[in-house]
Amino acid sequence: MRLDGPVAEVAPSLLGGVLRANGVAVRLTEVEAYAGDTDPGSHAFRGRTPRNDVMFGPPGRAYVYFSYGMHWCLNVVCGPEGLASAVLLRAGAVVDGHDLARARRPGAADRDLARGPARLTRALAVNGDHNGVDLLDPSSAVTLTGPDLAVAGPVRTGPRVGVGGAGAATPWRFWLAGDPTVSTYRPAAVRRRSVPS
DNA sequence: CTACCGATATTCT
DNA sequence: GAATATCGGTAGA
Repeated sequence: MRLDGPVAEVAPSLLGGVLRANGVAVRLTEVEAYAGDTDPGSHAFRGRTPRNDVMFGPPGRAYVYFSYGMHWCLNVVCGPEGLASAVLLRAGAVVDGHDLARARRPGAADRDLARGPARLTRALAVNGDHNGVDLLDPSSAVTLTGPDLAVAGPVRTGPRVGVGGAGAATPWRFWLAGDPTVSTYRPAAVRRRSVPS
């Protein structure tokens, strides 16, 4: 597996790969690419902060961040080191540890267990403690292994979820065509203003 | 199935 | 104060 190339090429190459953590494994079906230097949608675009620090480190590390005050999202840092690019792991199909995953996601249908970035981290029990771990080290708590077979299936691309502005024009969301575990598209939401006083 | 909305950390203005 | 790489519950078609 190669993570040091252009992020737009690395991202689709991860589809079909297997992510394993805490007794559950998923086959990746949906990812998004974020380039740190040129991409307004990237957390790293405006520079280094305590939150995005690991994005500036070596490739193969996990970048885990807390979103909307409630959810964890997991990224794979891509190289070369210093570019601060990453691939957001958006969805997958559970291939091992179904009972554990179901216990962590009460009431969810099997295909919904890891259908969405925050659902995926919940099914795998990934949180901020895993920020910065080396996904390529088999002894890590979270590991990522490349697709075993050459091709997992046809790949489709489209706009990224929740990214507005100039970044919306870049079709850097990649998923396996027809896979039922790909998350439903939610356009960048118009949200109601904060509580009126 | 779609549409709306609340919860709320981190960062930017 | 406002925006954001979201989700689950609820309401309605």
